[in-house]
Amino acid sequence: MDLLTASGIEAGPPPVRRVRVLLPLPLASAYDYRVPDDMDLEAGAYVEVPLGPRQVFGVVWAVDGDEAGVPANRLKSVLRRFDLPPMPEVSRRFIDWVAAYTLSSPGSVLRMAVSVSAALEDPKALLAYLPSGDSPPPGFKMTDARRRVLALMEEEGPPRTPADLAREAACGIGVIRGLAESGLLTPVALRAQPRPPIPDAHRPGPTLSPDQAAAADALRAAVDARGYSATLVDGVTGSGKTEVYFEAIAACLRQGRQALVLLPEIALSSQWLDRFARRFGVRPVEWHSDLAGAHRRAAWRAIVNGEAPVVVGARSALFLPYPDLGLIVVDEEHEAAFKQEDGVIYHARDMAVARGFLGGIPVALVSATPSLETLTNAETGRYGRIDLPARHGGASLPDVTLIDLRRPDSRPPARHWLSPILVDAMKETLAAGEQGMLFLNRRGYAPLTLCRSCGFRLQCPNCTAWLVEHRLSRRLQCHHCGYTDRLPETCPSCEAEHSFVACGPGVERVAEEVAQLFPDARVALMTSDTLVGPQAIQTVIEEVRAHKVDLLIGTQVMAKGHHFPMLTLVGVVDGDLGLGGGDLRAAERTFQMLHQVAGRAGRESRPGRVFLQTHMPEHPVMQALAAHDRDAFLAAEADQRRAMDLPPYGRLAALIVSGEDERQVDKLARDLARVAPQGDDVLVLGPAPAPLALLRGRHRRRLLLKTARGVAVQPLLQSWLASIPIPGTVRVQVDVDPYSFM
DNA sequence: GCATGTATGTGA
DNA sequence: CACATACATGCG
Repeated sequence: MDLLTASGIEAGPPPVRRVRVLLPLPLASAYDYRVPDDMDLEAGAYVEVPLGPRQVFGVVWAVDGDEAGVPANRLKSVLRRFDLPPMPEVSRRFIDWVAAYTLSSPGSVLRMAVSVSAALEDPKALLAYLPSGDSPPPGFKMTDARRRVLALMEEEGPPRTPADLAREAACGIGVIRGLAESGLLTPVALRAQPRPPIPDAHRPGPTLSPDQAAAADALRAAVDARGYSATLVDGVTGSGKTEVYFEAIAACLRQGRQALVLLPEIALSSQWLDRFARRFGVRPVEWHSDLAGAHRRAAWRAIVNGEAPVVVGARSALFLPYPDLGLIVVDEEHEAAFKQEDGVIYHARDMAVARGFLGGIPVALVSATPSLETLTNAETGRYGRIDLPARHGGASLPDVTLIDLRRPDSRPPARHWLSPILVDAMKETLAAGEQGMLFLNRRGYAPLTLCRSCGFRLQCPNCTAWLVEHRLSRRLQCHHCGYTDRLPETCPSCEAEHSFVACGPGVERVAEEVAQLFPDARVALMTSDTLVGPQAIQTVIEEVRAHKVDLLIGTQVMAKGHHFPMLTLVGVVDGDLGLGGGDLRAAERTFQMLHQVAGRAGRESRPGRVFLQTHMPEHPVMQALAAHDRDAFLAAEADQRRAMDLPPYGRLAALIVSGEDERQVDKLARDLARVAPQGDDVLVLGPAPAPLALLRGRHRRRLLLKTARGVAVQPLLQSWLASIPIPGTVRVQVDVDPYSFM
């Protein structure tokens, strides 16, 4: 019996069912849609909806729409629902949380979680063939190529795609088509993408040192606790941190849950993937921005369908809708690459901790040189801490020598960049049949080119930056916007001919000097210009390992955890490079980078030597590196930050005002400063020109909000921005917890 | 984010 | 006046 009728209530027309749908657009909130009668939707369902003249995808954010909002008669209907498991509730809460924290729209965050809309569609079945076993039809001509294909198909095996068959039989795709038309091959529909292979959590791992085993036990315990925890895994280079967190991944896999590993630059870590494969038998699913097209689609679907037990990725992998995430590892947690600087501005390490908290799962932050933030959290007990003290394999720490570039006897000759002390060390290393490495974090030939006769400096038309001469490619390049140009024959200002002089060194110039000093040495240059794609990096690495290279010269790309047994000398050409500029973390970052570079020297049984050229040998960074005293450096750095109420002892947020019209940008920035929030614990600095006052043709100003640690900056920022109209031609970006300072 | 309408400018 | 281009708006 109908309950409504029975209770005397008139059964009117059935109410319109409405849902809130979040769209991947920068809108303030979700939109309401009507649910068709024949459709069932739960929160998290992926749907397609009409939006103006377009059709866009969205995710059902709530099943009870806003009745007081758009009237029912103006609602549009959900068009269809995609055949996918709904986005889990944790993922949805995480998206809302990140949006609120970063002051961006939830739709923009959703875009990061579903960055391949094509992956929502069912994948097209792939055509594959099996042998039909039929006899050839009359008129069939047997050829060598056809025979090869048929012979190949004699072997038992799964159906194979035309492309695979053609490749294996070394024939054209037309041969396959011909055979299919003759009825000798039977077409079958194949699942378009094979499932990723399953890592084997039960494979025995490597033998761990007592320290490693203790650390692995502690991390495993965190996984088995099945609750939120954040743990710093602090271990010097070569202490075997990776093996330790692999054990935590194994524990997570044994629970049947997914594990996520965030790496700073996934594209550069094929060594990491190999290591993973050695431990678990297969490679994990990768997720990063270089992944495109079908690969990206397949990876997303595998993750969402719970078919990717382990995902390794760059920062953006954090936002993917994992159905049952059980562990997050942030490797090299101190790396600046985790900070996303445009669009939704966030720090992946911090967001990872938030994701762990919302999901009730453990997060491991791994580093040899932890960030001050993480270290402070470990010291105050907010995070757990696991120390891995020993350098695995028995190699001792390298001997670090500071070369004072101010002293006449250690200064390089004019127009040279290598101190005689370093050159002597290089001679010794080469004579001993060992390898050396020179590090300079500056691409190109020279950072600045100027006209000898009038002093004109070659500058980027779109940015406040010098154009960098690249001799290898015979071009000038802007390292900020990608502008390139030929080196002009005559000075654009005074028209003098061949008047340009290079000022200062880049790696190319150091390579030139090395070629003069050591004409017989085999030299390899390693920069992002010379190495296009991960394969190229791998090739150089192999060559160095095979000792086909005596001297390696390069930038940051070279500093990452590759280890070379015969490398015993590291020369840092300009140790002061990172210290300039108004960066809050300049000292910390320089220390981290140089520490990592120094760690390349002498890893096996050979002792390593590091020579660090600097103009400030008394600087705490240099002293800490020479004395191998990281903790003293961090303590001093912490004292300074505390004294100035800077993070992690105070909070920062930045506003970046940008636009093409400099006067308009300047005016808005000054207007914002005028209506800045006030209070005892609140201070607004600026506006000041942003570090690159002109970037990609846009003028930029920065305002900095500095508050005490306990202050919630988001509401402050929100009311601040709402208090003043912002013209459409000017953009105001909010950077909560900015990395660079002014 | 993007398609759309409206305001504004450019040239015959 | 026709047409191109800049900016503001709303999308449920």
